[in-house]
Amino acid sequence: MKERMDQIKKELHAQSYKLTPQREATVEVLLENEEDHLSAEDVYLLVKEKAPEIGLATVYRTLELLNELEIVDKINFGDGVSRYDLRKEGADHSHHHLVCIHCGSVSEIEEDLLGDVEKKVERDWAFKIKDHRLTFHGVCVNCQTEHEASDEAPTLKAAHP
Amino acid sequence: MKERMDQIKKELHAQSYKLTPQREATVEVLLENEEDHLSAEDVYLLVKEKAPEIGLATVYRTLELLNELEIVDKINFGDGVSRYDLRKEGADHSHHHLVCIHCGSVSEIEEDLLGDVEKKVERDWAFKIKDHRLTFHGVCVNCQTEHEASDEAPTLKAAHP
DNA sequence: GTCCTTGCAAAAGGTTTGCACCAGG
DNA sequence: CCTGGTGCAAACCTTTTGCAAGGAC
Repeated sequence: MKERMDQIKKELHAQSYKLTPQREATVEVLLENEEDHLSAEDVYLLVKEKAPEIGLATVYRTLELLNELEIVDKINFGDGVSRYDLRKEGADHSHHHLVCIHCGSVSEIEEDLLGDVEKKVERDWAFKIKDHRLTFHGVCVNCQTEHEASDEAPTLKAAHP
Repeated sequence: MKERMDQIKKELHAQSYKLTPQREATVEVLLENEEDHLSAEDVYLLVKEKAPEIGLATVYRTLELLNELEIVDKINFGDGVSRYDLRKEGADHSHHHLVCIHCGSVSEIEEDLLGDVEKKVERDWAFKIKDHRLTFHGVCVNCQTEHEASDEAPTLKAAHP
């Protein structure tokens, strides 16, 4: 985790940005909640615990910066908020997601499943792919067994009714 | 196009919804701009030409209704607005998209490229897939040749700066 | 009459921006 | 100093909602 922070610090410096305390706290939160697909507001609340004086706007500005540097991916599951997902070390593309339509939980697929598909698209559609977004909507293991389950602890804050 | 409208009318009636003039005008607009990934505002402006008295709220309500009935897919390319994409006749899933990061154009892939991938996900992650969202971000044919091209006529209204 | 649907306006989020201020080279 | 970064509040935009009125059966 420490190494990751150093690496991010370098990437910032390489573009002549500073790793200010606010930015550091934000990155820490992202590192500590790597699996959680936090919204800007979520990040803000968590960062406030480390740096109570931080403003929401700074969090937005930091997340946007990290997104531009391709350190995080801004993703959208159609529930009205943007979520920010730290890229895996060295990954050159966004990973995939499984969104449960019952409990709202989101899990990740780190394995790249699109190698062949991307080759085909580049060949047949003459499109130069830089990145992708792949999300499956369906029913997670838990909700498949507990057929009526909707009282899970969802990773996603609130599935809109 | 006429048949499609009748089919949609039936689907509405099947759920005891009416095809009011406002709803019909909205569906017409979607049919006439099937390739265009319109936002609610876009749809509103176009519908106003046919039915000037319509309100924006009605357009939103109609689009939401059509989305629930799986007649349109609500999609999001990360530019801050939802776009509405008519499903192909009989399709049981959302089709794929190619978004050009230069000119903002969006084109569609109707062929389902995810058959094998979905099998693998259902098997290895025990996730019951109901639908998917797949979008590639990259450079379209036009922008690959005209290297500096950004003055294309974009299908997507405005790529946020 | 009853229920569905609509238009308008207001409200409700989420996100961005303007501006004064602060800190480090 | 000068610049980049920050906090606060206001502004902005998209989307949703409350409510009275209109229409079909």
